[in-house]
Amino acid sequence: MPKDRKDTSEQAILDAAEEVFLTKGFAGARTTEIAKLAGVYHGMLHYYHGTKEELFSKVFDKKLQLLNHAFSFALEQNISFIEKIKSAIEAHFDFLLENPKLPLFIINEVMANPERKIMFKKLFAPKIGKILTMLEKEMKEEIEKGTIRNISPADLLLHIGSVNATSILPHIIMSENSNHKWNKKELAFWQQKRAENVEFVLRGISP
Amino acid sequence: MPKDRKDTSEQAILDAAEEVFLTKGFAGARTTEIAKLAGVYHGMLHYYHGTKEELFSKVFDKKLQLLNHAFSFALEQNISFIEKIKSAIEAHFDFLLENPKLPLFIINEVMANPERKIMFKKLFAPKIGKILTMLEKEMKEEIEKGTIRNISPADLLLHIGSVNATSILPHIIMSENSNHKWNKKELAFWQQKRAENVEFVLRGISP
DNA sequence: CTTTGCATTAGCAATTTTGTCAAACAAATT
DNA sequence: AATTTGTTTGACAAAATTGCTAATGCAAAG
Repeated sequence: MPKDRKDTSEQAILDAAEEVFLTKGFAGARTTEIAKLAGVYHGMLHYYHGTKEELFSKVFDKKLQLLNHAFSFALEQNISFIEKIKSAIEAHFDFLLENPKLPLFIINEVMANPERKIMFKKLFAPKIGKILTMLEKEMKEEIEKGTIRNISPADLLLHIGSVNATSILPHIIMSENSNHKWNKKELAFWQQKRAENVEFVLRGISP
Repeated sequence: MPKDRKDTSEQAILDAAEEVFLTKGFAGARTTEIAKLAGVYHGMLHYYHGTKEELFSKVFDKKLQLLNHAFSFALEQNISFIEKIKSAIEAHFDFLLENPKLPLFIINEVMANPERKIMFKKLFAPKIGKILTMLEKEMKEEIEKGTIRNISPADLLLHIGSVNATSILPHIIMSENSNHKWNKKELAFWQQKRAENVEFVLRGISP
């Protein structure tokens, strides 16, 4: 069995599909472009991965899993609430920096396709529910103690997500080359942004 | 000249195009769907508006103008800085509630098309530049006075935009019917959200 | 060294989507 | 009423995109 040949083609197509789908979305992606990027004849694409829809699903499911795991916050350490929030913000920020295209990709594709919307709900509704009830309890105590102001867990979570996601957005939108690794100077810039976001959110929930 | 016939068809197509392009984007939109929604034979679409690309441009340009005008903040009233920020947040929030699909639409289409990216930059870079230098001066004073903490105008603006845009996002993503007017209960909900956002941002920049 | 099984090639078929056009039509003007 | 002007119809052409397949190649197993 010529195993390595298959591996390289099948995987190359998957990698190319990920690249193209994440930047252009399902509707904007062309299977020919994916094949070309993978360096294979476009027949191979269907041979290994069936229809465009099926290929897309493989990419989408993978990204949904990634997002799902990323949601397993480091909120279970034995540190103060404020410290927990801080580390959650930082972890989330770092995740976004590693996966800058993910949020828009998921949002767009979920909005575009009712089935995926259902899928998305099923996967995240319970997860978010759990996090919220967990936070609910803990935040009630903190509010009584006076360490934070009166704010709902949902609002807090949304604020964190929004501030982090949007601070990276301008650079995704405006950058020419889609996949480049940050150099030292840029990393320092992002460190600063991250610190600012922590600062902003913590003050935002201060009593 | 049979003016009313033309007016209704030409405009109906434009309206339908707006609806479809804003929900599905350029790549996901179908000219046949637009024509159908407008209630005309699809030949009419090309007769009045040329190619799909040209029709799209009409919609896109209109929305860009809308966004541009919305950027003319109410930051020139003779009130305290904090009050200005508050009213800016509220105005921005209200604008988003009126045009919930606009941000994602612009972001996606600007990212997808290099020419539109250039167009976008040209239109907004100077505008934002002006706002920033204006804020720069004013905020410096406020920071010295001790009414707000040390934060850059760019960060503040981004925070406002992010918190507002993202608080509406979940409802856009999850809603089934795309264009519905808010009922009384929902309006109260949004009022609350808006107040929370004001609270969050103002505390976030507090000294 | 032949067979077997999968991978690859290259072209073609099917479908979808966009764009065009000539003919029919309707209203206003002369 | 005839002409003019612009609109609508309905079909069709062209292009783009996806999906299929028969022939070919290649490497491992028997």
